[in-house]
Amino acid sequence: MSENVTAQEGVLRELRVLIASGQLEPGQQVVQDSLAASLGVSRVPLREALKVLEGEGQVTYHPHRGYFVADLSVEDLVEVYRIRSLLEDEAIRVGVPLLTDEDVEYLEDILNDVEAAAKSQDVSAVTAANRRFHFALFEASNMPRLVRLIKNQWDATDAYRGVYFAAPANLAHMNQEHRTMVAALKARDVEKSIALQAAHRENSVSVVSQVIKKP
Amino acid sequence: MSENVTAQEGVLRELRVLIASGQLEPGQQVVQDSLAASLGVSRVPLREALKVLEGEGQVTYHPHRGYFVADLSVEDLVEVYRIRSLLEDEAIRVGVPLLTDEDVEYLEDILNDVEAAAKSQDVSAVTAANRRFHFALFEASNMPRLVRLIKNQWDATDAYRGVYFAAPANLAHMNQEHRTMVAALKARDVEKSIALQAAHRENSVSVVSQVIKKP
DNA sequence: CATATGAAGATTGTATCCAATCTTGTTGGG
DNA sequence: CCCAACAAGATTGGATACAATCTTCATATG
Repeated sequence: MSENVTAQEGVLRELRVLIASGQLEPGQQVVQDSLAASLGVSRVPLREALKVLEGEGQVTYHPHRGYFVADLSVEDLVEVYRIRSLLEDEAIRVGVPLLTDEDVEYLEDILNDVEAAAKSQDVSAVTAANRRFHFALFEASNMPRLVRLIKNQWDATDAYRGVYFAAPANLAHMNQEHRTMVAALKARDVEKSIALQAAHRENSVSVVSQVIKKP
Repeated sequence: MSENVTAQEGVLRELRVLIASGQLEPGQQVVQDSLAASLGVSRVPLREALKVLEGEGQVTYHPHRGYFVADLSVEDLVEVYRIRSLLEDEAIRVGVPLLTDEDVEYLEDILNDVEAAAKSQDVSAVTAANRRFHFALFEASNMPRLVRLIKNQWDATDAYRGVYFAAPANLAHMNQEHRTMVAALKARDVEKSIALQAAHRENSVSVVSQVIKKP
């Protein structure tokens, strides 16, 4: 098991979950005293973790007023996805030609995980495995800084993604897209891979934007 | 004058200067006790500022061992500039068609500052004004998240830029490029603007990579 | 009634203190 | 001579305490 070397490391992980799961709602203030208490640490490591999240755009900070869970406007959302497309296209463009046969096998293994999780209706497992799949692909680029930036963009919309994978129709569609993408990867077809990744993003955009417009 | 609302805000600014100016050298450990003392604050705000810089890649962090000023390899450098080109191209592509005549005038005003600073051999003023020029252009895109990412990439290489503007020949060349770029902006010529920005980056790459290879 | 004033409470910002961990140098044995 | 074990010092990690600032709400004032 991945043990935490420091408290702030664990706090950071827990905060991500709280935000992504909506237990900390967008727009809500992060009250340090109570949150630190509920996490069983003091405010010092909590504040350092919040600084990290601020840098990723997951929370905003106002001096002397505190941290607030990021509340994206539709314009923000559009911008995040535009940036994602720039970065992901590049990762794929660089990465696909570098894929070894073992890499492709590994990607297929992950897809099996995704589909197993889908079959057992485990939404959070689907989300996690789906993420592993796409990032395994991005990492083929051997550009760690680029991958980190992509990760930040994904995280920025995590709080909104919510219910996409709950609908079985969406799941089936996604599985089919993934299989098509692996075929493109096997053929080392860069342009088709980019196009399929773009389609995947489009799904995500439409879901998240609906969530944002609701309240 | 821009007063600091919090100590950590000022600490962050000072740290950036220390790193960009090389007073904190790449690879060197940041000893919190002595640095905090020399900045006249306690370790708490210093550590929060360091977390921000870690997120920007300006320093690295190893649990229980501390923070170290980032020491870029040539591969890192190439990656940073590749990311820069992705992001800057997009900012220009979006921004140039949105430029108003007033925006262009403003850009020309900044160029006058650059040239005035160049004439009086004030290297740090040239650096600052040059940065203002390019970011005024990027900001025309109305994509604040994109601009922030570009800013991070610039900062990542600040510690290495060092002496570029010290050579009068480089200065003259840069001024000419800037004027050519303004002409392209006036014509709202997106592709030419992108090409000229790319040329500007190339200069920067070659300078910085020499600095990295030296020691 | 609207608005200004101010005090009490809540919350954040920072300094200080101690514990936990790492680094360095020494010593001992092989 | 080399390397392992260990102790002393240095450095970071985190808890607590208090100061600074903001928010809220009651009260007064025009």
